[in-house]
Amino acid sequence: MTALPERRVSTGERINVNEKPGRLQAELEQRGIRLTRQRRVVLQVIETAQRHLDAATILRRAKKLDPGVHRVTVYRTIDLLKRHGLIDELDLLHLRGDGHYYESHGPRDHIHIACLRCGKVREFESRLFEELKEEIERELGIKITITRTEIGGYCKSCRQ
Amino acid sequence: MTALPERRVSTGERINVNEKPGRLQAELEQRGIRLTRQRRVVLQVIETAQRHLDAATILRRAKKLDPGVHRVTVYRTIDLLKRHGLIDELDLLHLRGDGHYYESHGPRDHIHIACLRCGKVREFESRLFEELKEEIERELGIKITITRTEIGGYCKSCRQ
DNA sequence: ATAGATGCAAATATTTTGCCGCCAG
DNA sequence: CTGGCGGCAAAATATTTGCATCTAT
Repeated sequence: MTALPERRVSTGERINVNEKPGRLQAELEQRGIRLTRQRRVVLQVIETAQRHLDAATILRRAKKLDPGVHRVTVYRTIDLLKRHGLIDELDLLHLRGDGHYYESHGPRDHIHIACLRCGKVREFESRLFEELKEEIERELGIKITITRTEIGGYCKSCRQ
Repeated sequence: MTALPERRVSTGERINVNEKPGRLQAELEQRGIRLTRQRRVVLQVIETAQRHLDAATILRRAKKLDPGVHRVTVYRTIDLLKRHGLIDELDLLHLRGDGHYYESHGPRDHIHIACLRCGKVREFESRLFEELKEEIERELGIKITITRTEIGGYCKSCRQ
């Protein structure tokens, strides 16, 4: 039989288990990318977030730390991090609008599960998901580099 | 042990296996929703598409069938279909920009797998994915109603 | 007849670009 | 010093809304 699936469930807001502080900054440094005052601030905001942030929220928080951070710089930094595979982009099924949400890409893939009523987003890791990815690589002859899984439904409290 | 996984792979452009012609229209009729000339055209475009269409493409094709269809009507019809769970909304990992893509929601969930280089999108069904959903429902006590899984990687030909 | 749809124009939301002066390395 | 970066304004893209008019049922 299959071994017991490894699971980790985070309830409510995003729990930032994967983050060593300064990880994003270290990654960029290592790649020889220039670290400006503004970039450090944006990285810090993303790393310390307890939930998934959109660009506007990242900007607001960054400005609180350093009023000189410009909206365009936030977008450009997000783009930089995406290009380097250091953050993931989510839509959370457009529950909160048409924008995008970001989270620093931890060591393991996870699935996002949102309640369509209360909007709570939970994260879930599963051995089955890893097996599914392996199956896809095998069957389609593809090398997977990104995954984005968003699931919507109604949580226990919202069905009562 | 588990039975052999059922699989269906569609290569290249979207293969429209699930569609009985007029299914969307029949579904709306059954729900007592008014069927206007414009709506019929938009429904037909979505149903007969061989690939995932964005709003602009739906509009272009609808206008070819009936020049009187307005962009706003396309958006409103998409919204209607989404609210009734008759179509799914995808981003295809933003490979083609920040817009959304639509496909009529067939009887079974499937996974979208896009090549990050050539942009080809394939669809994949798997028993493992069904098991994963069951696991999530069991573990998180949630009733799943929507899923969106988008996977990116490099296909065989693009790695050569 | 009438609730609900459409068309149009304008608003909104989100993200991107061109250009120029500035600063991290 | 200098090439990449940030600020600013403006453009581009994508979608939504208010309102008057029309139409499917």
